[in-house]
Amino acid sequence: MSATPPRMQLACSACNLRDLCMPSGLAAADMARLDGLITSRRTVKRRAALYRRGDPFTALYAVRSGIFKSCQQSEGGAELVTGFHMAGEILGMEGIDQDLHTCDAVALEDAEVCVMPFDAVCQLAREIPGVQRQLHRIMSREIVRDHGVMQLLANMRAEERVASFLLNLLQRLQARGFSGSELVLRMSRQDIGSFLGLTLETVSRTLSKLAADGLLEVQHRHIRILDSEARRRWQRQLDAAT
Amino acid sequence: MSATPPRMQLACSACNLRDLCMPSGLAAADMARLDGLITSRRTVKRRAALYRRGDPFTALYAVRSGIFKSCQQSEGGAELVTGFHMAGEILGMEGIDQDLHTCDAVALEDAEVCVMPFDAVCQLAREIPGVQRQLHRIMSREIVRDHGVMQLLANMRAEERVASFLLNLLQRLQARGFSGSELVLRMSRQDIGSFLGLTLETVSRTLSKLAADGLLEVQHRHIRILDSEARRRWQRQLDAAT
DNA sequence: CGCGGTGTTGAAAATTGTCAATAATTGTGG
DNA sequence: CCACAATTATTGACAATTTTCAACACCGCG
Repeated sequence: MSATPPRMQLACSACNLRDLCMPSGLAAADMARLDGLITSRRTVKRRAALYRRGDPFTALYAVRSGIFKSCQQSEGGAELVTGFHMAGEILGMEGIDQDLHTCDAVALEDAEVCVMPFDAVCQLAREIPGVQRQLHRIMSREIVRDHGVMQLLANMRAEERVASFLLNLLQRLQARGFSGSELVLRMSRQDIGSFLGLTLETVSRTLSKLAADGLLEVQHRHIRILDSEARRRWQRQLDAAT
Repeated sequence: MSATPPRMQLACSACNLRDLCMPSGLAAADMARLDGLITSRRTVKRRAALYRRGDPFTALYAVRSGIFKSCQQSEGGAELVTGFHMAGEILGMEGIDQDLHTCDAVALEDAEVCVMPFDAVCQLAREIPGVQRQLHRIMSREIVRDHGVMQLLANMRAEERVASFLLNLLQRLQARGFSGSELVLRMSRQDIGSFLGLTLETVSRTLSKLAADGLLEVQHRHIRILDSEARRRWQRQLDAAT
């Protein structure tokens, strides 16, 4: 028998991700009322899907650990990765419109999510303006993020895309307490290429070139940024593009 | 003195766009309660902005007439068009997250919008589940639309992009009672190119090629689809991509 | 220790962008 | 209503970037 009852472990107010996740920005009293929202967690094994295109939409999911990719199939069997999602980020909002998920969410490593039944989310949003506001913010932020990806796909060359991608990952990892200059990619070159609108060969070549230029150290999936000057230059580029 | 008081003219329940716009899917009683939401309309002259990046976010806007583009500036002064918006579509959702608009909304022809003060929208959403649901749907649909654009930018070649773009416009025009095979482009080649991640020259060349292949008739900004077989083929492509 | 998946690299081909010249159209003011 | 200026669009030649196809290397794991 554990010291805390199982339900306590699901409380948002006690979660170390609370400032990055659903309850971010909520007053203490509102946050307490969120604690009833999450009634279950779900573990997802590497390469398994949290949901697939066509699955009925019933809940939003908050990533608790692990990384996911969202991807759509296109006609030729080619897959488009529309995003990568790490701890504290919310998945599943594309499903609200049609009550069906329109893409797959696949774990890139063993992962766990908090299940937020959407009916309960809506109920809370009606009762607690702070929750309503936060839900709107999360959806709006997803729209803004997508616009950033469009900017990347429409206007940047391969090298800029890869650099922006790496800096974006580093920034998000740093917000989660990891290094801001070093990371282990959890996704394949294929996945990166699909997300960036490039072939896997171009991604590989671009990483090699950045390494040859002395800006990165690349060892398989372990990346380290070496030149902080270049980093700042890229960062400006990324900021301007967002 | 007009037969109907001015306020009546702003009623969603009496609007011919109601099935495409905010009230779509609402029960009659709920729709009646929406009628108090819109307290003003705003006209926007061609080339003028409904809002600009950095403007405080206060309202969502429903396009009543005319066409808008949304666009972001990037570092080099280059502009990225993130979407085109026609009657019944909702603008401004990117502003919710930060309480600031993150892009410009510019009228491509003289236009009019219904102003939906966001506080009032939120209030209604708390009181009327149908309105809440519709608001969520509209935001979700924007996310799904953005994923479709990412698909286009990441995986399609110039000819496919242009064809998808034209078919998408035709589909939306048809839903509004216009021809499904003929249209007048309200945006420049530059705007189309920016949206599709192509140069204006490539857009122009691609239209010329499609015309030379006998699939389109292109006269300046007037386009007509000739080959319905090709149309169906493209349509499948577009559907698969979305 | 070999095998499958993953990543790297090269060379040639395809696509798109760039630069430049010209044409057509639209808007404006006389 | 016409003519001119400004904007917008078309087209060509060439260059740059990225993809494609192919060969090979590396890693982790049974």
